[in-house]
Amino acid sequence: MSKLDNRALEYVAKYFKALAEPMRLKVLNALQDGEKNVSQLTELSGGTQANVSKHLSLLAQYGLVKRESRGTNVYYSIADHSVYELCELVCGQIGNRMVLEADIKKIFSASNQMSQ
Amino acid sequence: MSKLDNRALEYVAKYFKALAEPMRLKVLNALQDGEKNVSQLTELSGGTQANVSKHLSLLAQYGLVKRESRGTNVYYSIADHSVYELCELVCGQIGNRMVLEADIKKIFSASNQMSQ
DNA sequence: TCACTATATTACTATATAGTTATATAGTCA
DNA sequence: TGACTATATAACTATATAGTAATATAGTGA
Repeated sequence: MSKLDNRALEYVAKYFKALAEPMRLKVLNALQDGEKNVSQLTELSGGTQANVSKHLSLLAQYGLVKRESRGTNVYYSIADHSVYELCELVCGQIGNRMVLEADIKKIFSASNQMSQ
Repeated sequence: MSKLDNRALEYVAKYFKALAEPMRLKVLNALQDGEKNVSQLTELSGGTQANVSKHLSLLAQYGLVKRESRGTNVYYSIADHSVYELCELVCGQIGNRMVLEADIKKIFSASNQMSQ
């Protein structure tokens, strides 16, 4: 990490930003067991078609998912499975904190503060 | 990841969001070799004192750094070193792409599109 | 061709936040 | 105490983007 110049740093930040939306995580989560089309992802995520499509577009643009149209459907799949390693790491940290702090409400109130 | 409910998903997203700013990555990077006070971090990051302080506050609130005041100084240090694993993973992916796509400009133009 | 379905895009609103400037707070030392 | 230094905070502006509603685009099959 210490060898990263400003440009690379911005790139890394943007990569994290792509993962910084619950809806996109939901979509990536839904893609864990294989490709899905937009309708399926819309239903699985509980979002609207337009919104899911926009998130997919962003994920594809950023190289996190692959896009393949077949007939009238468009199938998306994970481009780089190491994205799940990232999530595992983060989930591990969150899990640790839940145990260590022994006060889950405190964690979530802190996270709420952050979002406001 | 598949076991995460919406609340946890939001929490994970916010964790990634904390890492989604170049200036915060710079600060975390500067903390890799040990604690630093705000003045040092301000100089190392090239930001303003107020801005760095704000980012530190956010990182501390989110549990990524620890805060300890000593005299008139406040020293910050990394709370959870696994944050660097995350960065390594992301940097690895970026490195891979640079090699695979063999067109770095393309990568950065894509990343610029994303930011607008 | 037309009707139908799936997906993408546009225009918009509302919200979050990065950065700045000025100021407040708090510790130290004379 | 007052002067000085370090850090935090408040108020503000500018920008980015999530979500929505409406519409456009494109493939399919009659």
